[in-house]
Amino acid sequence: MDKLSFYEQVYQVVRLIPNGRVSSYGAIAAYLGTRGSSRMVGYAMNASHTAYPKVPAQRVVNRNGLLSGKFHFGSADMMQQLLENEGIKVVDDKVLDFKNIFWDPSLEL
DNA sequence: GAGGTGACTGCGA
DNA sequence: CTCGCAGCCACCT
Repeated sequence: MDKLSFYEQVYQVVRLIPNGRVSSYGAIAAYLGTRGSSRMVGYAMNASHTAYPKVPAQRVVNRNGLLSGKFHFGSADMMQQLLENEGIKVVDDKVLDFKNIFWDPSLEL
């Protein structure tokens, strides 16, 4: 915890997301205790490309289920393709049945 | 050491 | 229903 940087904490939680499920920045932020700082989670994801093993950031979307960070995957369609590959239906950059496949760390963990 | 940035969220009009 | 504003905290330069 203290030894691990905030980024690493986020990475670990994101990597714990089950296949076919998605989570939100606010949920992860709340789990880490920084509920009011959901931005930090998104910021951590921004640096996720520097983390290894690579983090399934595609499973992390905003509270609306919108692929807010799709543009950071290199290609705007990359994130959607990855999600569909996991069995998640994505339309108009939004996750279908988002609340149904939503995975809350503070709830599941 | 200080300042700026950002893959968000919630509330108000 | 849709649009806009302010708060938040760790990392980078």
